[in-house]
Amino acid sequence: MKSKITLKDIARELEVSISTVSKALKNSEEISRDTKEKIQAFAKLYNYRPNNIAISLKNKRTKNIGVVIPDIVHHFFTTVIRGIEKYANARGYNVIVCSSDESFDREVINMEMLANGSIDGFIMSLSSETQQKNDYNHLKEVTEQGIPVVLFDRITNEVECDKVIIDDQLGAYMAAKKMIDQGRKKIGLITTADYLSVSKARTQGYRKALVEHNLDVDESRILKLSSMEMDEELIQKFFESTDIDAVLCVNEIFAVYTMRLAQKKGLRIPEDISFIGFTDGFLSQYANPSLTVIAQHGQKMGEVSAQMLIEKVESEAEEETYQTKILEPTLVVRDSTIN
Amino acid sequence: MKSKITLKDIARELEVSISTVSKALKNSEEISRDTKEKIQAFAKLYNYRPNNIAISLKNKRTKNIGVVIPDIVHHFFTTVIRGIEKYANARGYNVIVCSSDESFDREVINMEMLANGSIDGFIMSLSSETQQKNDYNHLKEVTEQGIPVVLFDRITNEVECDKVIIDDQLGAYMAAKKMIDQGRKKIGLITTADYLSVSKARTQGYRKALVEHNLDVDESRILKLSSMEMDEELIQKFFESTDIDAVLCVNEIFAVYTMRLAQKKGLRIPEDISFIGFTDGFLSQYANPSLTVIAQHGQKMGEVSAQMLIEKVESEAEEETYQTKILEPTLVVRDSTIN
DNA sequence: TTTCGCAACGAAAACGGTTTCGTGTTGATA
DNA sequence: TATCAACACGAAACCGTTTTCGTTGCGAAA
Repeated sequence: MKSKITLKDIARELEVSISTVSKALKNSEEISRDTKEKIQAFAKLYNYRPNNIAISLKNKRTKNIGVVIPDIVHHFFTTVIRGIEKYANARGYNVIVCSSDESFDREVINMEMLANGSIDGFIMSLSSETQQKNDYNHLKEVTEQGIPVVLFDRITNEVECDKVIIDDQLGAYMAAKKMIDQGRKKIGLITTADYLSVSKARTQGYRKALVEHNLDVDESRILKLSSMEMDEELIQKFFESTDIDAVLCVNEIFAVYTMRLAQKKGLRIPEDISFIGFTDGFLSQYANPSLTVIAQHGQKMGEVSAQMLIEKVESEAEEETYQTKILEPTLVVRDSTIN
Repeated sequence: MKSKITLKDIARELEVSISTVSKALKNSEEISRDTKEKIQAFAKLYNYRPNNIAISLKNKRTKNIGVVIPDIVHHFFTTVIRGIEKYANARGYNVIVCSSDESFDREVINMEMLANGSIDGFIMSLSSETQQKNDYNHLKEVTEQGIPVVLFDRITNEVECDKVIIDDQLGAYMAAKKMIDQGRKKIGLITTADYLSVSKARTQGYRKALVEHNLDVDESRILKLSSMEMDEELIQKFFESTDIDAVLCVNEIFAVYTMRLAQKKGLRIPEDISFIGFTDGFLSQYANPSLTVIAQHGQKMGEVSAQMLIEKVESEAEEETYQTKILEPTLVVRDSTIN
């Protein structure tokens, strides 16, 4: 077991000082050709690599990005991580991933763990519990310490920082309009509680589309499920108690699940009823019929977030200007709607 | 912007030495009650937290685990990460995630980035390119430096380290046996190239089950797709050219996709043809019909991996004993097979 | 011969902690 | 009164770098 070699080791072995070694390896002008060559050769031979931790301590830069998300087993979030990772790695940054598991406490704990020097900045999406409690002191504390934060997707106006979202309202509007244009008049919505920023925006888009097209919004056609869990019975009931010819769902699981229910009732998709969901994941692609969705472009979102964060991290300026980037959603038409 | 407070700050403010502050905050017996209380109160007031980097440098322990996986947008791997994270966080460790994107080079680069002090150990699953090249020098170098490694799922015998897998052969055997027991005699297999350790083992299990039940293995019923990508045409051809009444797939995407093809051909599932896949993910649960699968217990695998790694990291002993843990797969029966 | 400048290198501080090993002060003991 | 332990604290080394600021030695200029 050959342990890692340090500057000190090289210095001792070559009978020079540590500073000389350090400078030689950086090709400093201060050091003579001979000495540099000797040191560089030795370092190469023994495969010297500077210790990241020591460098971090010295520069007060870790080259680590902390990512805190509600759930890692979730297609949208993993695509965001992929985007973050892609951009960050190319810039020499590593990504530390923590999942809050939709819990406020775990979100706070994770941030505290990372905020004590482990990372240069945060990229995060709020847990549902946090959005429900509406308590953002952990975020404020971090930003007050000068640690940059980028919020994506599930954001809040309560904290000043950079933000990246898609235009959720527009997405829902596009979806609803698509169905209206195809002659649907009784459009249902399956969503989650309103405290989730994205669900709220999507509901607004849905309402807007209906109103603009002179359809009245029948509240009985809106089903609010708590959190992201499936409540089979509720959906079943909703589906039987109301008369609809199209359904917009705020995620793909709701959509795929409800499609199955519809099929069991003997309804043909998309002839009798059409479906549109959010999130362009595996489920939508491989569902039967495949699901028309509003794509949220998770990877792009991750890349943009990482870019904004790294810019802040690397900028010396103490500017207190924050921006919110709004990405355009896209309608991906598949077989759950008429073509 | 209130910057982080350090021991030195406290010492200066309270006119004691840094050592006294350090000891007081650790509740050392050496320090008098009065002084301790004063220091602790002050630290609490200013919300002092020790700097992780400084501690890492001192103890040569980062409390970070490096996870290198082939793909992060993949249900199985994300469940493994969830397991790792759960166990690791409970023990005060953070998880740095890097995806190799199935590329040998990226795997090497990621490991080199992390191996210079950023992490205490690796948990990883080999990229397909690495398994194909059969080159494991980057792993060997790391282990020779005394950095513990745990391999999971996609492993190799070429490197000595702890390993965690499920019994893939048994899983495939169970699946094939299930279909045989239900009277199926013409069982197909859709898999990937053999250089992937898991596919190889699953193919063996499939063969074993057939042979043991006096069915001959018809090679034309085995379809090998390159990598994890879907080749629509190939599946279509395969499906039309061979006569089968059951299909075993090495992942859920292959299975769900092929199910759709079967349905388009007018076959009823599971009456005419039955399906079993690997990986108990969303796709299997929400497919129509829902897919019977061999569950790989990703989360458990992650927890076990993390446990093994952390034990190695925290054990002083230089024992060179490595173990391979083999988890039992489970058959999850759903609607794509007869009950 | 003295002085100056420059090339080439080393000493030391700093990053923020932990820890070992003093050291000065006290009160009790012989 | 001299001795000694116990107590309470501080100095300094150390982890592995980077970087500033000397400090040499030498050749050239005066």
